Amino acid sequence: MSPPLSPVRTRNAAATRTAILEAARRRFAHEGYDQTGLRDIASDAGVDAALISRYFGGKEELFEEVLTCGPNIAEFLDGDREGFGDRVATMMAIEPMREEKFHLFLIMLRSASSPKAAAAIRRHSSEAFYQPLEAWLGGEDAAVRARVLSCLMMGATMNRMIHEDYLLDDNQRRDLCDALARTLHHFASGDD
Amino acid sequence: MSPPLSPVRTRNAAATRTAILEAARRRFAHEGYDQTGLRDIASDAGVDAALISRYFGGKEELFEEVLTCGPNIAEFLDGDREGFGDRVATMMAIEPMREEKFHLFLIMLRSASSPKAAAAIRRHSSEAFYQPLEAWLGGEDAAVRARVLSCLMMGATMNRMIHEDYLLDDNQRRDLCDALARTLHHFASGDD
DNA sequence: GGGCCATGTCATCAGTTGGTGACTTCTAGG
DNA sequence: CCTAGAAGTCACCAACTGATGACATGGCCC
Repeated sequence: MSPPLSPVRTRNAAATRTAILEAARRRFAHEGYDQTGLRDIASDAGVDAALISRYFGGKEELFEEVLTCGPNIAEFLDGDREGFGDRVATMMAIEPMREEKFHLFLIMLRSASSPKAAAAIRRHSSEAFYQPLEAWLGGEDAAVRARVLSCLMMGATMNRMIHEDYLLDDNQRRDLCDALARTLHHFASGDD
Repeated sequence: MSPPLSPVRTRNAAATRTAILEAARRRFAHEGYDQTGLRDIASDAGVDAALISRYFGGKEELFEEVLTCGPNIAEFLDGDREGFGDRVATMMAIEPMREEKFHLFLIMLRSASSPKAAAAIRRHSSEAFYQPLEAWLGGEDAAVRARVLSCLMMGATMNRMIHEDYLLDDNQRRDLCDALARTLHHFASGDD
């Protein structure tokens, strides 16, 4: 009779693919590779679990695809270089965790221990993390500075994964943010 | 006839317990909570898998026991305070990963994403990591400095878990070690 | 030496996981 | 309208996991 109010999903391979991909990204980021079941992803995407194997081949290939087609370190690099330290430190220590921005970190940290996912993470961390970061940093010691920045950002995210609030009160979190900001700025700007 | 050359394990509850505990610590550190099976631990310990449930109650309780009775952050704190930065940076970036020293970090990093293990890790990270570290640091901003140090050490260990060599050549690793050492020293000594 | 309890062994369970192939249903093109 | 193939559904498998209870065996105390 009347056209459907909400667009019922018509058979659409492309839409189904991206629905699976987005559901998988969220699950992998929230729970890691091991803890995420194909059935969980399928249920989130409103799709039969068998379709995942059909569309992507298997769980490992799906994970690879999630890494490949997702956002990379660039999320943290846009904006002026001078403000990098403050911006990132605030995101890390003060603001509520912005999911989209942190998906890459969370997926890597939560899945790095799974042997099935480790190879993909290693490759992706090099291509979509260190290479763009080093290019953005510039200078001959860019590789080393990138490693220190990476330690700080990964460590901060890891700490936040374990203790959402770092076990600190508001004043201490501001101090932590300042300390992180200064250190990040130091290695981002590269003036020794 | 002749007495056994190697001491066959006689029935000995205490020895069996510690054998299980040590095998479990190694497995949890190497592969994380999820990837470690009770049968793997039992096989490493030369013990029937059913004994684990009998001795510890279950996998979660075993994990808890491994965290509780194991080494803590103190491994990194012994030695003079002035040399802390160099010592830890060298361990992190140069020396081959010393298993015993890193067990606590590895277990935490590799198991933090498992919901069954997360609660134990959260508790243990607070009691056996931050509290001793803050006490060792001293001063009113000890809590904040402890968080920065923790970010650096956890991030460095995480990076090393993903890329054993940080994707750096020897010179760059020395530079990375220097940068880490200076930063660690800065926050360990607390002079601003 | 005999009995008893701690210690160790075994078979097996129920639940979950990733994956597969046969089947149905929708839709586009003729 | 009708068919061919894409898209989606379903039942099911084999492997593995943590866990349990029945059973065997060793060593210690009386």
